Amino acid sequence: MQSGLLIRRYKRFLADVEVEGQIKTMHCANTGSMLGCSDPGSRVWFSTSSNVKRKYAHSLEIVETATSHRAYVNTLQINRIVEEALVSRVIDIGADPLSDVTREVAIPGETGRFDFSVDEILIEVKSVTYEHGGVGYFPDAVSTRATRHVRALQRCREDGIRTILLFCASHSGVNKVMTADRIDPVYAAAVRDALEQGVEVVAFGCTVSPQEIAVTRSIPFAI
DNA sequence: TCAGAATAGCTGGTTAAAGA
DNA sequence: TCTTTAACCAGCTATTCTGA
Repeated sequence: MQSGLLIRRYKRFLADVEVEGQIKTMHCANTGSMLGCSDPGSRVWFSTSSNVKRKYAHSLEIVETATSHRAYVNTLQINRIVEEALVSRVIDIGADPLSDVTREVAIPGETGRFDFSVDEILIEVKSVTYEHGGVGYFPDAVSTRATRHVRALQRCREDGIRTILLFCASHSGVNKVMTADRIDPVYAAAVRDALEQGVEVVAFGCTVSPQEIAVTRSIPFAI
């Protein structure tokens, strides 16, 4: 990875980064608001793709926050990191260790997809990058889609399917995860309802550096 | 069977249209 | 006139489909 200084993030998918005196426009694979992770002047790290079909060869990967922590903001890669952790059992959900991990499984009876199915357990992964006081909050903006996912997990649970909402705190300063009630009270209420109906909610923390991004530990989740 | 093309999904800001 | 709702858009990846 190379590093630079974030000039601005705009149009949701794009970011301008100053690298050795030049401004490079790169893809930012994070459709969230990136609250606290998109401050102009922040030190960032980016990767370079060999895919010649891409309009922008570089992808924004890591942002150094105002609290000197690092947040991994490439949400497209988060699921890959989680998959590695599931396979290596760093994330141990009690599933059959020999079972296959299936990505992007259709939500039974409706449109949309869950991130993983492992041993008939449905898992939806949410990336947590907004940190305050050591607590990671999700979501960082009102998200009707995230709420829909939680409700879908709850419906599947009511149908007898084991379901897990998995928060992956891709921010080195996060030691605990909570729902952001003040940002999206509807989502927070949906998570509380889902918990009461038996949806499991777990959280995991990551090591974030330009050399390695990996799920390393279980951390508490609190309502 | 393989390669290439097409499509779905991700998310929230913006804009246009519809309804109160 | 104001509020709400729906459609569209952005770039990329994974999956599915089609044709050779």
